[in-house]
Amino acid sequence: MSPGTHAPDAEFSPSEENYLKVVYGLREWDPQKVTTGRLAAKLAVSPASASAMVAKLVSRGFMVHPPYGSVGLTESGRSAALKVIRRHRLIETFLVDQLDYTWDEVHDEAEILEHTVSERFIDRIDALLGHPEGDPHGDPIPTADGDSRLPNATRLDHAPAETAVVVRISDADPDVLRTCAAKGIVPGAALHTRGHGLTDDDAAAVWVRPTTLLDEG
Amino acid sequence: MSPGTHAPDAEFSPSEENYLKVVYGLREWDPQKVTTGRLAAKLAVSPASASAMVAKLVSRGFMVHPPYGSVGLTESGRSAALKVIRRHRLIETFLVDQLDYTWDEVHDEAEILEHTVSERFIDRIDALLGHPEGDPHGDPIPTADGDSRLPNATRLDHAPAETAVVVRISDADPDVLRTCAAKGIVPGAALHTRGHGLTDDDAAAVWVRPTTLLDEG
DNA sequence: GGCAAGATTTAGGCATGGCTAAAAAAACTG
DNA sequence: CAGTTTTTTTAGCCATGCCTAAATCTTGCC
Repeated sequence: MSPGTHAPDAEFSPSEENYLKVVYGLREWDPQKVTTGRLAAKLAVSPASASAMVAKLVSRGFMVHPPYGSVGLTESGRSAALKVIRRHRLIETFLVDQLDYTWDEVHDEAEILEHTVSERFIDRIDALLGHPEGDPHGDPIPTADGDSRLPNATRLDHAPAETAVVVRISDADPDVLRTCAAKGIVPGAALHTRGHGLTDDDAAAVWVRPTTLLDEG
Repeated sequence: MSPGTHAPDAEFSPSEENYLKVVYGLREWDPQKVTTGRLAAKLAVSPASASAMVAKLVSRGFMVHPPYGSVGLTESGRSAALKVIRRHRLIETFLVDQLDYTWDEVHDEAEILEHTVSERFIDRIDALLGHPEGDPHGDPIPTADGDSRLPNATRLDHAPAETAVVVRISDADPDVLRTCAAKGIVPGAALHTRGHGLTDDDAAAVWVRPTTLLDEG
């Protein structure tokens, strides 16, 4: 972005924040090795660009990257990523709760605002919403002090049979969001791991976690 | 800014929007010629940078710049500037009304968000606030279709004696904002043009408009 | 009219964050 | 273990938006 467009108290450029967020996300959602190539694909940049940015964040102490190994986050990198994710999820919750966005509309807006709002803004939103624990997609909102509140999510098509689970859907693809919604599969819904009526493709985009982890709080 | 940080539906970069906004603002607040040098001072950039950006916006049909004359806006430039100002003032109003910002805290945040929120966001905020006509600084909020709702503001120290006026204070300087607030001079307050108890310096930063123009609506 | 002051442009750079194409290095695989 | 494939880096380049320093041009005043 143009310098001066992101939050005044920002420690990272929007680009840097996206790399941190995506590394965190890939390690959460996906057991495969996080290569710079996969980062590049996820961020829609060239491998060379991803490689350069990872090198920069490694040199500043936020990432680790063993030669030909998986890109990872240091403690400070993880904490920075969680801050971005917290902003993203609070903003999404705010858009749905206060501004009547539908939950498939929030992603693009949050993707931008997560880099441009101040700490104060986020704190006020958090208070206004009553310190919510989850966002409209069923994802937990990290706390201000860096607790991830992370559940053990698994893909619906990989979950053990006949388990009671709670739905969580990646917010990246509005089409999947709508297909699922049409079948009553919405974030937070209870579900059994068989007989949900989704195609294999769609089921692969739906993630679930055991009901016991977050849903009695 | 980094590309990709501003609103997805944006026609202008944040920088470009700031130039448009400042040209509009200088022509509104200040009778002097708008030179690239004064633009540069206002935007805290070098004259060379301002000159280059003005040339770019002239070439794209949003500004006019007669040689050694005053920089001005074309119809489309004016309309673009009003959109930015509308976003700025709605965001400020939102921050004060909904997020409990004090009116001297809103400027920096609005200065960034005005370039990063979508049309949808602004429309929803506008509705949430009940389509307000003025912002917390006493400035009118342009309508979505480009009506400026502009009052005839004058500097307090230049206003005719003993006139009933309504206060309007530039949001650029928090110190002035606080000095004035301490004396009961806040945006929208009624005031007479004598006996207000401000120093000449502070009075020069306070602008007023006749009570009849906007305040019975 | 001449000249200083102000306004503007030119020239040459810098940083960020992208790009392509090609080289190099490591890791699988038969 | 040798070859193929994948991963990563290098080299050279582009655009934006900013910088300084040095012209150059116009205006306005005496």
